[in-house]
Amino acid sequence: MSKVMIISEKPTAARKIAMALDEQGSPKETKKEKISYFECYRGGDSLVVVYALGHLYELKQTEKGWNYPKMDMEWVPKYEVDKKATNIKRIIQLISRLSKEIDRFVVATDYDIEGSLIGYLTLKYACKTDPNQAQRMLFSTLTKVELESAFDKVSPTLDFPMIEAGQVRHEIDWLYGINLTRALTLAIKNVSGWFKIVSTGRVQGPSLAFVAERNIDTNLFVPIPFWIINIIGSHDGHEFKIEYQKKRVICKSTADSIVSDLQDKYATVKSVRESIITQPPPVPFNLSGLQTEAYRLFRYKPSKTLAIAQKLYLDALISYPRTNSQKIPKTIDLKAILTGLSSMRSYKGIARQILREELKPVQGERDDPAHPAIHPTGERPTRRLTQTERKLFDLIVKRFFALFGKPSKKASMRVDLECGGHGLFLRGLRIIERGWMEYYSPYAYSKEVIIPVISEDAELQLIHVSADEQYTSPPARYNHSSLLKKLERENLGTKATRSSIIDSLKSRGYTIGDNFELSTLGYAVYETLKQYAPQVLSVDMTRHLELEMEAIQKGVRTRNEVLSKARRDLAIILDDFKSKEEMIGASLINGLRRYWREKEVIGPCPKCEDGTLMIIQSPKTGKRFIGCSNYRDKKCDQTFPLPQKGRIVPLQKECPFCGHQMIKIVSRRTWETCVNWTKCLGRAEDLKVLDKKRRRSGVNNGEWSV
DNA sequence: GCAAGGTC
Repeated sequence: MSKVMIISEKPTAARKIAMALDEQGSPKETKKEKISYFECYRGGDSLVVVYALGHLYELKQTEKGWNYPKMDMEWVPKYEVDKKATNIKRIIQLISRLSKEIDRFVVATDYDIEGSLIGYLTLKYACKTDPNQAQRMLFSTLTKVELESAFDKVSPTLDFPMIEAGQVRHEIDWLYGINLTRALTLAIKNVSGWFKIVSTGRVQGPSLAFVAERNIDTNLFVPIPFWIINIIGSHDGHEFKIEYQKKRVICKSTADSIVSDLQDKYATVKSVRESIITQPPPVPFNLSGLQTEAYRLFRYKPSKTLAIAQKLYLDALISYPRTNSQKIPKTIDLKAILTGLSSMRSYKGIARQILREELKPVQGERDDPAHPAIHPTGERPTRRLTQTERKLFDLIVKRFFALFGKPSKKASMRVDLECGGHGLFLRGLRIIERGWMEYYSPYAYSKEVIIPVISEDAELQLIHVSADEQYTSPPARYNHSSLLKKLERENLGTKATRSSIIDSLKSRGYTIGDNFELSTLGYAVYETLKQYAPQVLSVDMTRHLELEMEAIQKGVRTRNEVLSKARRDLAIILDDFKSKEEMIGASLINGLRRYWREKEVIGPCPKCEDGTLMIIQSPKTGKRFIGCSNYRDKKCDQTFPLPQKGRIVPLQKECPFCGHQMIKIVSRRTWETCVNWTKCLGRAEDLKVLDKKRRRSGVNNGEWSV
């Protein structure tokens, strides 16, 4: 009997592998302090299934010093770099201890570049065994059949070209990211003494460039006027909107003559066409589907949706959320889930209705080797869910219900009219059968547009006709969701990293607000990189890296060749950068200064009217408050107090009680107030209640001072 | 103090 260690990438996979391979289908799980491993028996061998938690090791510079260039790095346990990664420390210690009595090592991480690298590094550094002696399980789904065959027909060696490609990906990203970030950061520090991290990288760079270029397009945009013809028609005592054949008329005189041609005339119905549109139910949620829908309905960022879903998963309310699948496999006990849901008051009705029929959920296209689509488990919440958790849970349940619905049916009607040589039309939409929309309520949307019953050759009176002047609008700025889609299209980053990389643009201060308006700092960073390191702003860097990785996997190029070339190219950039540090530093500092200034602006001063309210730090006490920009010239003494903790965001609205500027304070709790809260009658009442509560609970995170 | 990539 030999002892075999199987290394998987994550806990859920390890459990499935152990279940599939154990002859009895009941592996023994040994658990201690939230981490575990599995033991099973197969063909006379004893198997130990352990798991990593994604990457256990990461790159770290070999030399000392926070400067650049730094061209040499090594793999170190993640907890050495990130002190909070204590679970990773325990995992490495566990694998290390268990590997001492092992005769044969089998890597069973995800069969992709990162997975192969995770397996390799774990063997080399945690098991301290020779990766050349290890074997590889190859599988694309975690089904019992496939896992058994992957183990019984195990590949005799690791896929070294794949591992090499993975290493190169890490190394190149590290080299460019770390060195260029330090070059930018130190240009500011060496010129001004200020320390502000100014980061960039293979994905951050192009992301900034997308936002910057869109911003420049927006600023250069010249609005062009056009006219829209508004027509109200009347038929049988009903009034309704009629559309002109052309959406936009580009010339005022034409628009005016159309109006005079139509005003108070009668239009003749030329044709009435009706068609039936059937819409099948929506497909099951995978993670990105859930994220898109939660953004559409609740404006939750993808990272927030994932965090909430993760919690619901840990509470056993929903299935594993990090899935790509849009399929509900047959193995899932739909009846049990629906029965479980029917015990909850708000889901009782629909769940019972669905249970009365044959359970055939709609399936989507996309699949995932390890997990089904996101669905409720039918369990009841054992604690009180927060409002956001409730909303997401409800969305997941309702979408699950919708899968069992019938297609919806809508009647679309188009009526074409003619009047004085002009074509006009009206369109209506009527829901005939709600179908699945009944189950997905209130999340399904469909606007009904009711138009009167009109027969051909009928005449409609045009009782109101006017031409409205409008202007073409600039290209829309990115928001979180459109920028995410852009990165997806360009194949930049991965589904796990894109969202947080987008967030970093904001947290670094490159963009302002939810609509990714470029800050002066973002502009300065973009311009600097464009001049001195244009590679890192371009998607070509990723395209090039992809090609190099492919070449390594085909065996036509070596990791060393790729790496030395990258080092040589980078050295030239960094050399140039350093020689122009003063100039680069000066322009970044200029952008940073202006960014800080614009961040401090609250709004116009209500007292002197030509000053600006700013957030000011008292040099004596170090406390912050709002003051007028004319204070320095002793022209205005307007001040308002501020809480000392939390981020201050000026809002685009005025206090309904006193008319002062409203602000939002974002700390552990987000709340809104007007700057005049001490004197504002409406606000003062709210805040007294808040203050009492706070004192009672003994928390003092909202210290106020003037 | 920094990247991008896994995963909790």
